[in-house]
Amino acid sequence: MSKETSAEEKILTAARRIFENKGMSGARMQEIADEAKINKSLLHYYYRSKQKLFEAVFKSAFNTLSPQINTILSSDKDICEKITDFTYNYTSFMVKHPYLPNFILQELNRNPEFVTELISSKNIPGMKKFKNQIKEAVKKGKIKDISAEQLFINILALNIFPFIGAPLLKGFLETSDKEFKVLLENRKTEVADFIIQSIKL
Amino acid sequence: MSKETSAEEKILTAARRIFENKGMSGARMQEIADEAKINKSLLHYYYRSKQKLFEAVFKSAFNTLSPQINTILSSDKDICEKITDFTYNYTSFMVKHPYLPNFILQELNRNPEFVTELISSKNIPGMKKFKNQIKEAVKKGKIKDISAEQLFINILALNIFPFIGAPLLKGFLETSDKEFKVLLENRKTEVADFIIQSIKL
DNA sequence: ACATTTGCTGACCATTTGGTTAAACTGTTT
DNA sequence: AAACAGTTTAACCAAATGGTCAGCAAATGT
Repeated sequence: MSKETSAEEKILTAARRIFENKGMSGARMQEIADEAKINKSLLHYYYRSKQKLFEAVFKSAFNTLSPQINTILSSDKDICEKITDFTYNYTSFMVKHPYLPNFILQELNRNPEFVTELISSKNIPGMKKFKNQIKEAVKKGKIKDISAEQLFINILALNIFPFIGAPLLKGFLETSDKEFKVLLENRKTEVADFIIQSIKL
Repeated sequence: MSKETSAEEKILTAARRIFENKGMSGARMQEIADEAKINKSLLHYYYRSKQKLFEAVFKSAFNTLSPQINTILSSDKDICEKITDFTYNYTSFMVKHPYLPNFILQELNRNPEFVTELISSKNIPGMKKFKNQIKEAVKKGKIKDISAEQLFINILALNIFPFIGAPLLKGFLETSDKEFKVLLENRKTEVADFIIQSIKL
């Protein structure tokens, strides 16, 4: 915002804002330029094309989301503590960036090959460790028998969906934005309880 | 597909297909015309504009999804049976229409006022009945104390998210399309178990 | 058989949009 | 102060895109 921020940075910030709520095809280069308060040509000066600019934004967004998900797979914490922590941290973070999950999943659905590209380039930990952790916990009788995959899906679903489905949920629940925020606030702890309740013996 | 299907119908089918995986702004009228194998002008003959055509597709899609969600709110079944049925029916249906949830939520996020419009026009049952059902069940000691809103969010999250998040999940889980389909198949019953496990005393 | 409505198409148009280019401006080096 | 490199802008451009329109074709009515 200040005069000090470089043009390149201003562009990225503006592009983030526009792409995140209009998507790749809905965004206009002119609109991004206006948002950044610079000339449209400057966009092409720093990023050669719309596609390139978009990729910069997308990768940056994905690299914000994916480390959080990775903590589930790679942290050494106890499974229950892991769930509690993730739920709290993820929801806290997403309340501040509510468009992020929608943006990422949207473009991922439109362009599924992105995933393989991004996941193979970044060091995604893989399921092995998490699978072992669940298998161990089941064997030791700490939790009920559940597949690591399904548990993983459930954890993500319960945490991510409220942000993607917000407009739908607000409609069906007949809640105002404020009331919905309260619901989200409560989920920071309730979701973990819900999951743990379901897997503990 | 056959010669018998009217042009109007062919257009709607083609538009559905294109809009569902490119979104409003990503779809091209020419592309829809090609898909329907008719002249582009005919699109404007039956539907005056891209916007109108899109709205026809969107409403049709929303009217496919919303009755399913309504069953949670309005059916008279026992809460557990309701969850079991919904989980099975919804997932079965979505496996055949995997783009639907993503399409609807995408456009709803871009255009949140759609919800109020659609929900007020259609007879959405409202939360009252469901809230009472939960309150009753809690009082009778059938289930643990949980807010109807949170339970509702959780049910939708666990059922809808796997379809919206499919590319992301496939990436992290390192599963092929086939393996992922198996996971979805298992969810038809496992999700209900998961939820019920979590709310029962 | 003729007229009239209805369905359908090719050619065309105005605007939008991503992208280019040459020139101007700014700060730094010589 | 002149030369130079990096940054920014206005003016343009070609292609794409949503939309129109006059007319053809095929039913439908009389």
